[in-house]
Amino acid sequence: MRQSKLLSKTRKEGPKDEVSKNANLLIRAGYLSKEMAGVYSYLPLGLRVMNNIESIIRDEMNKIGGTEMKTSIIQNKEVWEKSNRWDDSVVDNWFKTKLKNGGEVGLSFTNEEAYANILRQYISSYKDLPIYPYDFKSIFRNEARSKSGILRGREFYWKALYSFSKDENEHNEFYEKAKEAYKNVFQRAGIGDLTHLTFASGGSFSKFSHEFQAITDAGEDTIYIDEKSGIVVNKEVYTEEVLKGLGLKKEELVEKKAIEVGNIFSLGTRFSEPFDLKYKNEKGEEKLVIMGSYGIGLGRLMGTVVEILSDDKGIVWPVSIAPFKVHIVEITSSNTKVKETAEKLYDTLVKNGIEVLYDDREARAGEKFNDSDLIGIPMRIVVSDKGLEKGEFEVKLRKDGEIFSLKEENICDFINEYK
RNA sequence: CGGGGCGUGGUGUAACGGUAGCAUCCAUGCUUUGGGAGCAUGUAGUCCGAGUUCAAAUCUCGGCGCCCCGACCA
Repeated sequence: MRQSKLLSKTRKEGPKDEVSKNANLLIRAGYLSKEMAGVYSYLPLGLRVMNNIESIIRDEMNKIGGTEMKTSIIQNKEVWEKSNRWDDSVVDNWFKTKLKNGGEVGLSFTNEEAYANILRQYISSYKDLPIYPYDFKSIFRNEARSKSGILRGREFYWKALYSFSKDENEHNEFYEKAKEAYKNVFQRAGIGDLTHLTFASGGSFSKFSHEFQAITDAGEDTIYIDEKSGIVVNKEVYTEEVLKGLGLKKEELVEKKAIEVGNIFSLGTRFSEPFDLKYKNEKGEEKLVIMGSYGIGLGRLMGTVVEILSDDKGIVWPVSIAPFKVHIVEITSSNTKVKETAEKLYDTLVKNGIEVLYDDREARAGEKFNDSDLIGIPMRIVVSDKGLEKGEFEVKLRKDGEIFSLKEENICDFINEYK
């Protein structure tokens, strides 16, 4: 991609209406455009990061047997009345609207009802189970107060998977697999070392749910870590009884702020009951399906990575989700050879399947370097008079500033080996 | 939803009730060209609506919007 055609522009100063680091940097670097409080549009750079995150999650969900589909955003009132979650006194952050003919509809704020309702048509025998449908979709929540940039928006993009199992054992087996898949997602997204499986409140059908909490001061949640055992509990279940049950001692716990980047929980028959979601077992007996729910907010994950991995110059993307792997920065020169060389390098990288952003703009070196640092692409290759004289390309890593001088014939291998 | 702060060119900021200024961005020209260059010229602004006043960016009231703390987060 040529930077001149990217539809993106950096700013010297952050927007005054954003305090959070994630939104501030993402807007300044040209990833996002703010629509209103809690509502953001994703510019080409931002979309590329989201797509990369989506690919990682899709891969991990497919590995544990997930089957991707897409549920509608517009939701039927009658369906939600079955589970008693339509009324505003029960769920106060609905976005609701009216049809021309007078009917009332809501915009999805979660997916349990949609899935339970659909699956009822497709589950009738034990042979139909277990099944693990999921989707990526936009979710709408009419938050009284959106905050922290893209960490808590009124519209956000998430992945939600629901498990439909024959019994508790089958459910628990999958639940454990989902934990591993989630760990893989956060590891691959670059925040694995700081993200902890955390005990959290489980609602009415299980003692606990599990959250994946990424440690950062920008977090809204408070968690307590037992460094010996690796057990982590959310403040919401930080009680004498729970600590005792988990074998934890209060004085050994460390308090941290963290962002909830994922949440998995057992639903039992909370939804299969009202939707009459049953199957016949081998003996012909009718049984209720056991459900589980597994969510990840993609925008929140993106924002969390920015909060954790940025430095004073800008964003530092991990290779796995960076919008591009390589940033070619051509230092504008009167020597036409520089442009020719940069163009040729760009073609070579594109032909080799390397995701590359080429700064082909006419601008001064300082401006281009600063933009490059701000945007945060993992590898930068500078093409300039200076480099031409040496017959080598200068490759600089965004992460630690390490510099390599490489001959043209070695450059693709070097890039491909960098993870 | 309770509390606090704030709305001025695209962006960031000034202006005692009395000529809306600076920087940046953008456009044009010349000079520059490895860490946000210099000079010149130009375009562009007081959130909306009432009120007070000879006069309102400034004071009053209402509305809308934004940020932060708290509550909430299925």
